Amino acid sequence: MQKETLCLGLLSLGPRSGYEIKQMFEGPLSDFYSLSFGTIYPTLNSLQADKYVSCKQHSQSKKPDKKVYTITKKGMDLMKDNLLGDASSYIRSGNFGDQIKSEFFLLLLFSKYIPNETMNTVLNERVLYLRQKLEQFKYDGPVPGNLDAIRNEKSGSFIRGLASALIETGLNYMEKNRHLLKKKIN
Amino acid sequence: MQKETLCLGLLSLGPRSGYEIKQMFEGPLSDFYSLSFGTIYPTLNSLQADKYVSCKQHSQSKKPDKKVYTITKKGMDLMKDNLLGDASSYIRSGNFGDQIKSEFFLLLLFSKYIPNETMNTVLNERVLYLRQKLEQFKYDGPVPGNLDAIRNEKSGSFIRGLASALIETGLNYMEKNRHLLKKKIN
DNA sequence: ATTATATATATCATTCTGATATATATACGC
DNA sequence: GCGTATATATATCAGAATGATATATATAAT
Repeated sequence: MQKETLCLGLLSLGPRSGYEIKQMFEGPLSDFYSLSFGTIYPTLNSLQADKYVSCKQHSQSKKPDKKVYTITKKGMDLMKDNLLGDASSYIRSGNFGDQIKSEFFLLLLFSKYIPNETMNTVLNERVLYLRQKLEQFKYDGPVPGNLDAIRNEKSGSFIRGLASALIETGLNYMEKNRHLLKKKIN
Repeated sequence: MQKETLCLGLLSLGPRSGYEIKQMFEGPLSDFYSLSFGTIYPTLNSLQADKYVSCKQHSQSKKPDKKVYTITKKGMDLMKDNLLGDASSYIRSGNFGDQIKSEFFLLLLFSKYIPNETMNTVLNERVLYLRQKLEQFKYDGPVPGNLDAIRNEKSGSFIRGLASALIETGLNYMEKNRHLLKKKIN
């Protein structure tokens, strides 16, 4: 999916600044996709130049102006076209190649070169990390404004349920099978 | 984890060419990490220049020479040092931020802009794709030489079990909850 | 008083990917 | 037999994306 489609999609949930879009990528969305400032700001500028979004500058005393972008009709049309094209291309190719770079799995793969004690602590930390993630996905209380938009999407509950189920499975598996990684001491 | 550590780690499982390392990244390893030719070949050259690996050229009539790299003692030491450093840094920071870019989840998030029929086909394709992945992870028969090394790692069975469990959970969740994504027709 | 964190945009060197170039062998359909 | 596709094998590079840094200020914490 192009960065343009993604930014338009997030703006379709409500007007936002580049900074706020970055905040969305740092919330729960970070577990599925992320873009950096260096991609977000130029993308918004080019979308604005092509009239896919409009921009209103909110001057804030002594801080840089906050540029709030709103998706236009033209932008909504492009977004929907692109989403349909992306969906069709996945259907055609059958290739859902999600791009994953997990250093944790690499540590597991090479765990025989890492002392038992160190690996044990790594696994403990990973369990804590996943428990925290799980809490975040299950948490149902109020969230900051930027994250609320994703939360309120109908698809959001499907996605959060899926993420929770996956994390729970991972935690259970790790607790039950972590002894398999232990090396005998020579 | 640095690309050098990763390449050394793979070479620690047995001597290999750059092409064969790429093949490993296209097998089951692709679900956890991947590197492109543009990264692998320069990395191998620099590792060789610094004597972390040695290289034997196998001339093949009319094909480019196959350059088979073997990790040296110096390379093994560097790899172990780096792995320990990586593990320690994860322990210190508690940050296991796996980098994920999943276009499938983006399609889910924006599914309200995609026709029910299209989305239905996307989900069907995803189910087929995951069933295939599951089969690959559960398959216990013979595999090509390059992939055998990872397969035979003791940590391999832990990782394959975890991957299988996660995919099964995903499949079950999708079958049971996909109706939640359906939009009412106006 | 100082340090750290948050808001807010912008830019850029470095890194990485995805595509292409080069060269050949083999398998497949027609 | 002939074109096409795929596999082996390395190398390079344009274009894309990241991660860091610059700029400027307010606020909270130590």
